[in-house]
Amino acid sequence: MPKVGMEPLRRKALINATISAIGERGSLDVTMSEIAGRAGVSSALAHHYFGAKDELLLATMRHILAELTIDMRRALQSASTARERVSAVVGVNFSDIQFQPQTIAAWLAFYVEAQKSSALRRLLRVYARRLHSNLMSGLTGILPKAEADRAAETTAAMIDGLYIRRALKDGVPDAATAIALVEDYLETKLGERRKQ
Amino acid sequence: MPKVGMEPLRRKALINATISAIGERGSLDVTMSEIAGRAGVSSALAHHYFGAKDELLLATMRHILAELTIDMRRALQSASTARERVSAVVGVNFSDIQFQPQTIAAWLAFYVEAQKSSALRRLLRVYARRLHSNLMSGLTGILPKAEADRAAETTAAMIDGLYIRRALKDGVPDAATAIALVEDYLETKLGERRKQ
DNA sequence: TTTTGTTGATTGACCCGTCAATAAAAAATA
DNA sequence: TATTTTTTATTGACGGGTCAATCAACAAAA
Repeated sequence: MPKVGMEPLRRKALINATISAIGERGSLDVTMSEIAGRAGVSSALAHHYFGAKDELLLATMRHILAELTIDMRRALQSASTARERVSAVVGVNFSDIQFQPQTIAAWLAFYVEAQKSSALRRLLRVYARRLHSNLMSGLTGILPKAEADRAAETTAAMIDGLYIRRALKDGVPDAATAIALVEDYLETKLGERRKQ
Repeated sequence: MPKVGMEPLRRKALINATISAIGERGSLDVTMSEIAGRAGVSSALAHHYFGAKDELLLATMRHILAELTIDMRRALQSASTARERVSAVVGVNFSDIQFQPQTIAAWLAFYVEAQKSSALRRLLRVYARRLHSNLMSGLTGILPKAEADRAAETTAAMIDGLYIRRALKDGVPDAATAIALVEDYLETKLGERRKQ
């Protein structure tokens, strides 16, 4: 019973289905049929709206990044000091919405796929740059430029590392522990500076 | 022209071919035919020696881990102080042999696959535990147990994070920079303690 | 009657794993 | 030593299965 205006609904449903399918399987090896099935439509419809599978995956990644960007903006706005900005950025990456097995598995899978797909690689590069600059927006107020750069790089690496470890759920830190580890680093790094 | 005693040679060639194929493609989506082709044999022979594809992949991962274990042991033996032990462990992970695009791509791909394969997950867990205990063998001499544990966890996360960032070769730290970042963390963390 | 939504069926490609067949070396036998 | 037999090495050629993508066809709204 075709009703008009289904396109945006179907697109969203398909993207969500893609995330959950990837999250459950733990890789991008999910069939169009399975994704479509989860979204309650036929695989033909998925092709109708997204063309090829690559584009659906790309749209999904874009969606995840967009969500993260929104959360990030919100978190940064409610931070007043430089130090708070840093914590805000870290916090967002381990927030309930972002630090879920599903989302993380998808992240990891996309990271791997990025080695094949240049389009995906571009997307992740944008994210990486944005993360870096968001971290810098706080760190530059506390450390000299060069050191802030290094601290941002280190923090970003820690976040990625904690993500990957979470994906393997191997004695894995939960969100709170993960935050504590990063904050611990930041405290020793920034505290040290503050005393000088 | 069958010569006897080919089995070990073929096995090794196939494993090396697997690493390079995965490394180039950037994922485990490599066909048995391609692997076999790189090793200069037919796909049937690969099946003959390894059975199913899973087992070849598993054997490959086991091989990578074995190499790393050997390097690790060697590095630890030539370290005398606790502090040196920590640096030795870090250094091995970013040594020329380990920190190569090929090997890293394979690592990453296996990490992802581990979410599907419990056998692979077990292997990675062994590695993770060993890394942790190797780090602890140095850190316990410097920090109290609880803090050493946290520092080991953080260091391990940083290593993983730097690996994943390297895989995307995105303004990526080279080995020297990667080591510098980890050492920087360790210095602030341990230096702080030493002054007290 | 044109646009929008939707699907079942099909095609074409790809790939894992098997198997029968071949051939050289090694071992056993005469 | 000469021969047969067994073991080891190796492959081409499928079979069967999966899956992305297409298409023709149908249904409801505009």
